[in-house]
Amino acid sequence: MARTKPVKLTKHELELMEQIWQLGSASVREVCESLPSRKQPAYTTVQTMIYRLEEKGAVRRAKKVGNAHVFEPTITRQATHRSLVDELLELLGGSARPLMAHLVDAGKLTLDDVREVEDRLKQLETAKPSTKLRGGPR
Amino acid sequence: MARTKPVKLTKHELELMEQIWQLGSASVREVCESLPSRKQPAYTTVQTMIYRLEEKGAVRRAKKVGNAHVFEPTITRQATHRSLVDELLELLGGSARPLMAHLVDAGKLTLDDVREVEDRLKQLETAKPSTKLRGGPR
DNA sequence: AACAGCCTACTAGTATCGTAGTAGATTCAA
DNA sequence: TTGAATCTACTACGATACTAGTAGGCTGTT
Repeated sequence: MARTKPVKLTKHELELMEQIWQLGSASVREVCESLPSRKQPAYTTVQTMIYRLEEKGAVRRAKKVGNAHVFEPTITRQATHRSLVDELLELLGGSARPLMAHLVDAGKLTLDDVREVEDRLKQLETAKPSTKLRGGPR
Repeated sequence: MARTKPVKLTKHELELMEQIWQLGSASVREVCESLPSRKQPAYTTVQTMIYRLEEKGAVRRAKKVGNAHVFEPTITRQATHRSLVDELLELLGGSARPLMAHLVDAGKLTLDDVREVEDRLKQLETAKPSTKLRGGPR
């Protein structure tokens, strides 16, 4: 499988990507305007960051409207979020348990959440006991 | 409550902290030598990073042995890991569900893990329904 | 056609990070 | 006491990130 090395994004870059994912595709101006006004940097700042996203291979120029470029994502939110999780997991020592514990302590996990996950896991394990083949310990 | 603003550490700094936590307290040399040999940078590199950890308020000089400073953590692994989790959660939109989903997809969560968490949650909710007071939504 | 406005491409300053070297102080063993 | 080893404190450099400014090209309206 063509496992493309995950693009490494910063917090701010991620925020821009979030907008672009939301919009499907967007010009610099559109991204600018979609940002919550508290964190709305100068137009050219956003421009620079989008250019960098382009260099990193996170977006590409899809077309032009007028003389403005319209950018579209070349990476999915899914994959990006997933590699964030993977990275954190690595930092925490590779095990999900402490992570879960933190979530619980932070009050971020409800019983409902957990039951949902449990159901999902049960499904996976019965339907497809080969779960280990995907993304198991590396 | 004296909620100290969480210290922001980089990946490498975190690795050093991990060693210092492990050792309880340590000199530059000790940290150096505790690092897995693959990622053992120059002594002065480690020194510089520890100085930076000091500036950031993550460690302090506890005592001297010979003419060498011995550093000790001023932040706990717990709190540090927790703020990492909080940060990720924020990046993912604040909800733990997608995070859990990723863990499941990555095969990082077993049914046992989940059941453990579930038990823990049940305990919390019955014993102390005021969970929301601690670390709820911000 | 001419101008205002928008957009691009480039440049740049400041901060942080990873990396490491050097000079000089300290210490310890012979 | 003196020399080697060790350690500190300082300096430095390249990369990346965040921020934004400027010059000049395109465009759409009058």
